[in-house]
Amino acid sequence: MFSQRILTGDDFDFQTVIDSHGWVQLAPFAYDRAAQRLSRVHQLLDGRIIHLHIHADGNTNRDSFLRVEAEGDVFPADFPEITETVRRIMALDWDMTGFYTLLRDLPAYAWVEQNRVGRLLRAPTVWEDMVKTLLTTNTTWRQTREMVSRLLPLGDSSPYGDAFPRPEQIAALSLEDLNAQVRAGYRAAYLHAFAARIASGDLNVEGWIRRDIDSETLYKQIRSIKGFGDYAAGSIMRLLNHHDRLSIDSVARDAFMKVHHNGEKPTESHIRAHYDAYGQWRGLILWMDILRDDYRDGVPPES
DNA sequence: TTCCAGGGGTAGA
DNA sequence: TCTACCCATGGA
Repeated sequence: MFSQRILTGDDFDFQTVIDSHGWVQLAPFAYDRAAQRLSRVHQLLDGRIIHLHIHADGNTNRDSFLRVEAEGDVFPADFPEITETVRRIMALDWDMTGFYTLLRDLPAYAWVEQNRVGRLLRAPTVWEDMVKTLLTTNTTWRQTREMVSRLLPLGDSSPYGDAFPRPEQIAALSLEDLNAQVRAGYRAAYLHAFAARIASGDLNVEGWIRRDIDSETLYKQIRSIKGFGDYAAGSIMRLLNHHDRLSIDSVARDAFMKVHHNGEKPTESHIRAHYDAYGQWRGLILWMDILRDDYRDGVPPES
């Protein structure tokens, strides 16, 4: 059994990352809330499938740690890859300083830094984050979970479960077979075309993890992919640690209505105008308005 | 039956 | 840039 400790910064909190959005509910993630343990059927770059487990591992003074365990054929040579994967899943490399500094002038958001909220749970690959985001569009969260679950048998299987399918595995299917399996409706064509572009080498989304891409260029590239409109592109930007775009969906509209608009339905231009003042952090501030109720009275979220 | 969900593409103005 | 209309799917 692989077991390793990873040092986190003092502004990191395991549970708030878990509860940062719905990804924890999507396969191949699984979360044991009682044990506070995040698990994942994970495929290494060379194709081996392991079972990853991540949980908080206590604090010493200011430092806190994650404990990472892995079942399967894991060797010391795999440690760097696994560590890098965990750092990406937990957004450990995000620098939250600028965000928290901005919020210190906004008392209504004091709860954010107090609870060390802001980092977002991510899949190990941009590909997986984008597929899941595509499957949130114009559908219910329940159906998103079901579509993602039906996607998994298209990936490689293992004793621990199925790994998330790779682009070439999706692209190799006919559109008919893909949709018969996933029942993604009209989204299946977008998914298939997206997978095919990656598999052919036409598109390299994993390169977007690099921080040196300017937001404007990145946004245009995401928006150029069919199926990814303003909402989806804004969500992907957020997961890539670019927060100068808003992702406005029914959840965001509902939160804005309650928090800033006296319970009245806002127009999109109202929403955009409100968050303009927050510049490069506007997208994450909007997300905080969605999470706000979870941290009322300092009680951690239930689901 | 109609509406709508963590919307988006397209044609036509 | 803005608007109507269409798009599978499944629950309410």
